[in-house]
Amino acid sequence: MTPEEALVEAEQAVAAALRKLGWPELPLDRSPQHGDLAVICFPVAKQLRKPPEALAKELASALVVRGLRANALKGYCNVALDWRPLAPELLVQMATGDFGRGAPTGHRVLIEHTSANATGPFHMGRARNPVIGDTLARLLRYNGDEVATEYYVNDMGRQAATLAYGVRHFAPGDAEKVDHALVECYRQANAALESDPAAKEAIYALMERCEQGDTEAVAEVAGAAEKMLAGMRVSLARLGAETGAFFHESQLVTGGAVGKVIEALVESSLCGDEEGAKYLDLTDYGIAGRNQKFFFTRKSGLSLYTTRDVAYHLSKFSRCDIAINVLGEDHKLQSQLLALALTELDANAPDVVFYAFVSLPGGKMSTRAGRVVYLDDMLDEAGQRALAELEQRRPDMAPVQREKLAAAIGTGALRYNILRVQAEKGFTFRWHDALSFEGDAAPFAMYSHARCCAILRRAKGEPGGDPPGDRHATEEEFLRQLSHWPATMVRAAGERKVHLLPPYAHGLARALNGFYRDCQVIGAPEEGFRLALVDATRRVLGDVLGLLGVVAPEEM
RNA sequence: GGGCCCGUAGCCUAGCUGGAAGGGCACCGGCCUUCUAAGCCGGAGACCCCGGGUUCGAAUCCCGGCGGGCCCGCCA
Repeated sequence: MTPEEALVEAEQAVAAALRKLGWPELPLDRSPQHGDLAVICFPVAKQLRKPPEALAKELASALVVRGLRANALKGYCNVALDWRPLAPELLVQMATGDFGRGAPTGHRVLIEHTSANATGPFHMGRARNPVIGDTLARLLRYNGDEVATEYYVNDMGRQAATLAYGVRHFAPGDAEKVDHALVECYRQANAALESDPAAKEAIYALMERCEQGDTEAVAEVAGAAEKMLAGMRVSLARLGAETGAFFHESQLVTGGAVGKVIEALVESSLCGDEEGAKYLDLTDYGIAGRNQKFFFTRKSGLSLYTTRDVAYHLSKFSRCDIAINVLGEDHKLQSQLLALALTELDANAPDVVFYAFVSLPGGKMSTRAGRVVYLDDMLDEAGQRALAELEQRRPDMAPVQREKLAAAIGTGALRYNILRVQAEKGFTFRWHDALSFEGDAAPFAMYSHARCCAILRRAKGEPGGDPPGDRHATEEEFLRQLSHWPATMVRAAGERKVHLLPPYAHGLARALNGFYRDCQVIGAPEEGFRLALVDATRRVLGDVLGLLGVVAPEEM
């Protein structure tokens, strides 16, 4: 019997007991504070003219008679499963390595994430995107979906043209990494754009040539973007969050896809015209005030960013069943309009995971004001602090191994800290919090994984064997935690809430550490059983860390 | 001005399809002669932004405020 089946059985027993008592049905809490199931006795108190506490007690007695472990507490009747008969099957399942992993769903999912404009190195504000996107991709893949990831490269439009102009006319900075060097070109071009009319004209001319599909202009702009992107990709690779494919905006224009979108949209009954500029009239779609006109061409007839985005999504849906975009909250309106336009073309609309911005204690991050924390610097700093820790704790470790581990710990800590906060909640970046290596942080889960490995490495016996008759209380809590993994994963994947993962890792690591304290494994009479428990934890913890994009080390 | 999101201990954060306020940092006290102390145990700390409403019951749902973020271009 599985824990789920045992729970269903317990629920049936509760229902039977209620019938026998002559009470109406009562609400249940399936993730209660105590035990595995709680019956909430408040609703019938008035009807039965008894305080909830007394009702809970009465019900508990009735359940105990039926052979369940039930306890009345403050108007709740808590029921705990007997994990003894459940443990062997659960451990066998977990030993297969597929515990929690979903069966293939047959869904082709395309996740677009990051897609940062190639204007400079990633800063911490932008870093939220690849981390969430990458973990979402790993999670859905684990869930059984067929997942591809894509980075939409913006090589059309003003910013891209500005960079190209900068690369052509200004000298890069002397930073070693190409994106950090090239951002200097972009800064100067931006300044020129504001102060020098000739520069402005050149940049806009370049942009327009691109939009017309001029291959030479496109090549120049795309080439500049590509150079910048090379540096940015190094950062993503370091983060362990590089996308599978890069889709260039320019190919939508040169390949004719945008033209087709414009033709189709013009046919819409909602299409309006303002001095030659075409728009969709969205008055009836509940869009607020001024945004009711969704322009898809300029009066010159050329496309706009949003038009190209429509074309991009049409392309996406020719390759997938479900498209998911990871976007900053500043794209909310834009995304809504895109969805409406796609609906107007009888196409699917993407699902979107929005995340709020990361700010600094002084306010927003601003490249121009020089108030930024670069991802690369953050990664360096995190790695260095981890290395300092390791040098102190593990002087015995080979330096090469130490450095590799330190980098993994630094990156892991960063990813974990980003992931543990709900996407839609903004947060303020603080070095101290971001580099925390204690408590609810990646190193704790990593360390717990390493502990499992250490025990398994040192043990002479094999995992397995019958569970002992008496189970330590912490062992039970441990089994309970372990058994919740599949449901946690399914919920996180279904609701696309990656922030549900870190608390699970933390809870499991805590359960392991409690067990570690109370239960000697090696040399104990129940060694085989306990080794199986430890091995199962090693696997599950390893899986969760894998989804978070955090290395699960064998020693630490 | 309008739209969307957020508001939980000194700080960060979970819980938000209503049911017992979780965790972490920082703070105080204890634990390295047994499998790694990035750990464990104990303590203290919360008008769940404010005001109403619905309900046996509201951090959670509804209405109205306040505070913060984001957005409102024939830019991207």
